[in-house]
Amino acid sequence: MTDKTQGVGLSRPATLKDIATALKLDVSTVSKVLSGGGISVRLETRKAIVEEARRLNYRPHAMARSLRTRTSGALGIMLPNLMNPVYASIVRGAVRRADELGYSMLVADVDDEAASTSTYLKLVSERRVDGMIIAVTTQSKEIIAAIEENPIPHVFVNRRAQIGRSVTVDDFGAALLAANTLIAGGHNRLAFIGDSNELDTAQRRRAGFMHGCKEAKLPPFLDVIAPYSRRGGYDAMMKILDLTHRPTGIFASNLLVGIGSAAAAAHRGVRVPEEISIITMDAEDAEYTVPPLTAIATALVEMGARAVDEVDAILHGREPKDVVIEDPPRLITRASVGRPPTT
Amino acid sequence: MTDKTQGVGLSRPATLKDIATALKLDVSTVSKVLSGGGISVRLETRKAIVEEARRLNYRPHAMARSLRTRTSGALGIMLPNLMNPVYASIVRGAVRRADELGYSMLVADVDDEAASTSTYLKLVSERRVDGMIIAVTTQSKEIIAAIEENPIPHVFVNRRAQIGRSVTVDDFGAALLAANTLIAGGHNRLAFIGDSNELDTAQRRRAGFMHGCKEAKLPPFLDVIAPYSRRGGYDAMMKILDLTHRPTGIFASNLLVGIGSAAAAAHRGVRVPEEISIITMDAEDAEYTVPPLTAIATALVEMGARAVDEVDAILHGREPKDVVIEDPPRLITRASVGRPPTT
DNA sequence: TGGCACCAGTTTATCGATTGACTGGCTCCG
DNA sequence: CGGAGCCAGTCAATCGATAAACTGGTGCCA
Repeated sequence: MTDKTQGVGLSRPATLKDIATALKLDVSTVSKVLSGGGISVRLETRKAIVEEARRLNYRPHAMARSLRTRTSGALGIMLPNLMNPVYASIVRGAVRRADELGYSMLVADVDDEAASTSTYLKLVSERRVDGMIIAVTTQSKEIIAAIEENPIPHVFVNRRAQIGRSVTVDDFGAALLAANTLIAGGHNRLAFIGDSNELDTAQRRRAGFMHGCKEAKLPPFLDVIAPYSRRGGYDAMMKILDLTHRPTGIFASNLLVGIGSAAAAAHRGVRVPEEISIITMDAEDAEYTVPPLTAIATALVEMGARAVDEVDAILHGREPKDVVIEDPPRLITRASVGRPPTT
Repeated sequence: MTDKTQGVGLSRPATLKDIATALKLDVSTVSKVLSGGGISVRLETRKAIVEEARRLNYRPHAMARSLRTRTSGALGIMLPNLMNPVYASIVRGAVRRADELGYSMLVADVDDEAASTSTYLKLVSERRVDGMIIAVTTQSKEIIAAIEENPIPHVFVNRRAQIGRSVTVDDFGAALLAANTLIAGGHNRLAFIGDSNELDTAQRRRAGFMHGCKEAKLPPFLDVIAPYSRRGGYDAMMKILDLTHRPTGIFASNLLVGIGSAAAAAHRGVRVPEEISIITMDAEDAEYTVPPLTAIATALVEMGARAVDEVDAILHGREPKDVVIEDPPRLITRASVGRPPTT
């Protein structure tokens, strides 16, 4: 067992006391120089402290500081499934922005309400985090109650908050753009594939799509309710393809659903876009489908980052607000939307 | 500002002191009952303490406990990119197992060496974590040095460790199975698409594939070096399809590469598996490609979980070991492998 | 020359939980 | 009857950092 040293001459992480002792000063002086604001300490002394701190490779003990300051320097994020690329993107944005702002990020992958609630309670009541970012699917009474009883700065992301603030993208606008893109392509028999309206993103997308159809005075679109998953999209598309009088333009209102529906069309031998057009959302992964999917890109990574910004704002006493990412939804034209077939 | 209460009658989280005062006991007694082992306290007193703790909804202050016990109850995981489904799977496994074992998990998404090193140093020297799980791509001298100078229990995951332990899957075996599957299908002109041998997973897969070819006394396969990304796979496949004398069986040795190469074939109008067969790895997402890709499934989620187990083992003083997930690679037969074309 | 301000730090209490040492009273045994 | 041992807790120190209150000396101004 060799004696591993950090910095110079110590076999354990340096503390304020080590610095203080070395310089024959008081720990409080050292503390003030190293973290506290500008109190009266001679420049010379200051320099010596800073120098010694570097020499000993001093790092404040996060837990000790936490205990005293009653802040942990960490945020928490809860989401239902990291393997869903939509959440993975959000988390990535959040984790990276947290790092930029100097926070550590605690991640919890929780898929049911009970787990969400107990995770929230654990993180918050053990005071491991200063703020929470919540991206769980459903806002059950249970979790809302947990938040109300143990309130800390929090933000819902990709969900409208029933309690507190939220960061979302313009789902309505994105869906509207999808509808308009299809309509501009000459389609007038449209279908929407999306999750049930219990999911608020689905609800907003559905509304946006409906709005587009109404504006163009199109007949009511076909509304297929399907879970936001590959399988959900696959099954929904199969159902649509079974119809004798098929719609010609499909809005798969979620990336996974888009991937699933493209797969369904291909497996059925239905050519996209010759026989049916598909437009999806959240584009990044949709470039390598067959055919590459035309998509409405929303700023998922940015959304995660902004959620962290908002929690940070609350923590700094700034007025939090509901934010809808300004970055408007963008159309990424690829190969899955064409003219409707002429029959 | 309404007076939010947790538990009964307090406007702030309860502490040991609150319980002690309420029962006219000493905090140390309360502490011993609630967390310390079996010291001598009357059953009656014990019950009263436990009861009062529940009534006040007591939760130990994680930071205070940390400070005293010199353990944080948290682990850290570093990985290069959460949006890569391979890492997302690993992280999910890790996060969930950590939760089961009572740890919190700090996640850092870091893509270069400098960021990895500074993240490692931050987490470890501020003593935020008791152990680290490292899934970064390259084991640079820089990060190795950082670990050596600030050693804490750690495990490399999906990487052979140059220092300390590692948790991997049987990459060699997986690649061998891929080769054998292609060979059994009647293919004898094979190609391997994989990252450079600097990535140790790529190296093991390449070796496994080579072994399979040698055993079958096949001529050397075509070795296409491509980054483990969708684009990498796409470009590599395009190159292969440009060849006048094409291989007939392709092993895309990573999920992303598989998705990219299937897309390339489709976009070129090359039929899979009629004209060319593709087999890939890490199957979950590959079901909804066109065609659905035959794949070798490895236990990525399990790998993440096992990494946590190993760190936990080290923390409990058990002997750590290098683990290769026992769950052998499994062949998932879908539609992308067929007989070679008869020309 | 009295008094105030300021400089450059120090003293002391504190955050909440844990742990080893200790104590007052009782029992029990030889 | 005296000491050992145990029972049921208490006491006090400690983890490392922070912050409010304080101090002893000097400078300055009226």
